[in-house]
Amino acid sequence: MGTDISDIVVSHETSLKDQGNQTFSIDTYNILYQLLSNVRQYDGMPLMDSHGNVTSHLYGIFYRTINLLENKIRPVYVFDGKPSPLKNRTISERQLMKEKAKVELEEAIERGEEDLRQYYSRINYITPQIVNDTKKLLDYMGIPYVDAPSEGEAQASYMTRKNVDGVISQDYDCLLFGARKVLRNFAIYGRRKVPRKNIYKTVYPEYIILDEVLSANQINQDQLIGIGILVGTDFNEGIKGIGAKKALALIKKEGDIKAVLRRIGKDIENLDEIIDFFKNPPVVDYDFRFGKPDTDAIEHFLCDEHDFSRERIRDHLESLKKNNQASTQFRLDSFD
DNA sequence: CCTTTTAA
DNA sequence: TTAAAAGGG
Repeated sequence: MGTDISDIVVSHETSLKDQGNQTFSIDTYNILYQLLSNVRQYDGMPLMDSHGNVTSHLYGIFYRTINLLENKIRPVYVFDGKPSPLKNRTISERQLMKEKAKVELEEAIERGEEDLRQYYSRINYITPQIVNDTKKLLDYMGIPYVDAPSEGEAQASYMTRKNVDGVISQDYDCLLFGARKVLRNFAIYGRRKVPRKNIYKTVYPEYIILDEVLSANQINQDQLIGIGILVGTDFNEGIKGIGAKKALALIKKEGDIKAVLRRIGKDIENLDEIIDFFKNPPVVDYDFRFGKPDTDAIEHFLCDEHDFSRERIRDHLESLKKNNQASTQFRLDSFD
């Protein structure tokens, strides 16, 4: 997923607290996939209410949002819109992976394997209902969100040029879309599963400043986009055998991606369109505002409709009320 | 993933 | 008091 340019990215360890008093746009689909694949029971099934609706995402969004607010971070959730046709290959590839995972799951069940989490976790669908539930919860919590015309990452990145301080996302693509600052690993509990294995390692929240990445590597934004494309993005496959470091060296030597491709005698389909998509993606201007949380509505939605524990939710509603106050205040301060 | 409970 | 395990919906 995304583009792997981690080897040339300069990142700084941080904490939620250190990033307080800022507003961040959130690549919501990125978070939703994370939640759907990780918030699971021991047998691998997601959390579900008594009607069989998946609730893992509601659980995650509720608690994570409150964590952010408690650390004085103001989140603005950004949802994906219509994917670009450039992404078709990636989308069908992911579909294929899920079909494969389904078959492997069936086989594991037949073998009588107990821990099915690694199989289930690869079969996640963000359904319209999941999106609508998430938006409903955010509305009740008084947290703003925006529907991107196309890529959520692009919209969230664009917002860092306007009225937010950074993007919360795991994907480096945000840097190609020009995000001034990217925040990764913004989970409170830095436990991350090593892919395919049942091992957890600790990861720490980190931030990346685009200008620093550019100056440290002595490149410009166009060259960074070129490096991303050489390595591979959601919109193209990338050149086999070229990782971030090799791409960086080539781009610096040849000047730009077209010269690099001429030199190595390779071609990238739709190159001009892809470059243009990173530089001028479809985005909208959006004035967000924080509202007062409707605690009754949250309680009804989570507890009555989706079987959350009333006691636990009530405990956290107090914190939400208190900490969203600060966000509401921020709006008054900055616009009046 | 995040919180709560339990074991150390 | 802290870390690991279990539970959550």
